[in-house]
Amino acid sequence: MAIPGDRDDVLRAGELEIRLGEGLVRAGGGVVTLSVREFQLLVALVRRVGGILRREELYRTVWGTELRPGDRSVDVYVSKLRSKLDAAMPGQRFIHTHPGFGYRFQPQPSRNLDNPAAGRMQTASGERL
Amino acid sequence: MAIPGDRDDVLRAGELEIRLGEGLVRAGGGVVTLSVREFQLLVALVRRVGGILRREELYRTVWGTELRPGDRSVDVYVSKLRSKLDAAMPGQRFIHTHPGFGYRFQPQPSRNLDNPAAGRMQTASGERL
DNA sequence: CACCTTGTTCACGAGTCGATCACCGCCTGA
DNA sequence: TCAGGCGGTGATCGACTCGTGAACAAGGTG
Repeated sequence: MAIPGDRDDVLRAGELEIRLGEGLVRAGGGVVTLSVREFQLLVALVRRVGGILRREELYRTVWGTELRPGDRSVDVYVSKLRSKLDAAMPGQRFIHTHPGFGYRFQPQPSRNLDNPAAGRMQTASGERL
Repeated sequence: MAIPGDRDDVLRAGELEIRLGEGLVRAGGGVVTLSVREFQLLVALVRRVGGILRREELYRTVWGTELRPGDRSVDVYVSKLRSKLDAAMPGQRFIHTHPGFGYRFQPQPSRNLDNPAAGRMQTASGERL
């Protein structure tokens, strides 16, 4: 039973809803406006929730060519994505860096964000799998 | 969800009321006078409230033929529509542009302008206030 | 025919995107 | 503690996308 409008191609991850056909991302009631590249990158990441993707792989998937040494495009777009996702859902962390390996997408169950006593939210150096 | 007395050929979105049979649009007490194309375009957009429609899709729906490369008709009519809607309801934003993807119709919920701490409201990244 | 409305196309300016560079901070190992 | 590798991100710039006023054509009306 197909819902009118063949847009069953919807990815969900945490409170994120990604409509592949439309290029639309909703997050907790709001709409996140992404550029084409940002959207493609997000999709590539979400399709492997929980898994680590190497930059070469991401680049090949999104850009369609081989990543050349020294090309920081992936990093830059990950940064942009993070920025927009954080604007939409402050405090939530979606994209995790694995130094030397790549990136991993994983929505976190909302943690205690407002805990002034434990003020050190520096880096997630404590965050290991 | 047809309320008795309501013909289901009436679309509503926010404070807009679109009577399909009559080609009539009411907004906030007044009547918005649209040309045929403008009306069809509005209907096409409203029928997918919250979703992004690509230009090709809009053109196919409204014009009935395939959009040719370089044809800016959709943009022009979106502009005209915006202009008339804004004249009818100043400040309200209905049609949102998603660069690289298309247009999205969504009436703004209400005007809680300055409430940055409101967590996850409509204030996602791209959504202007 | 003169006039008005509508739809189409053109053209220009403004704004956005994408690729790249540059600089900075963190981490690690010696 | 210092140096080097790695990653985050602001800045820049060319190319492209959009917004929109205006010109033009077609059709309707008196």
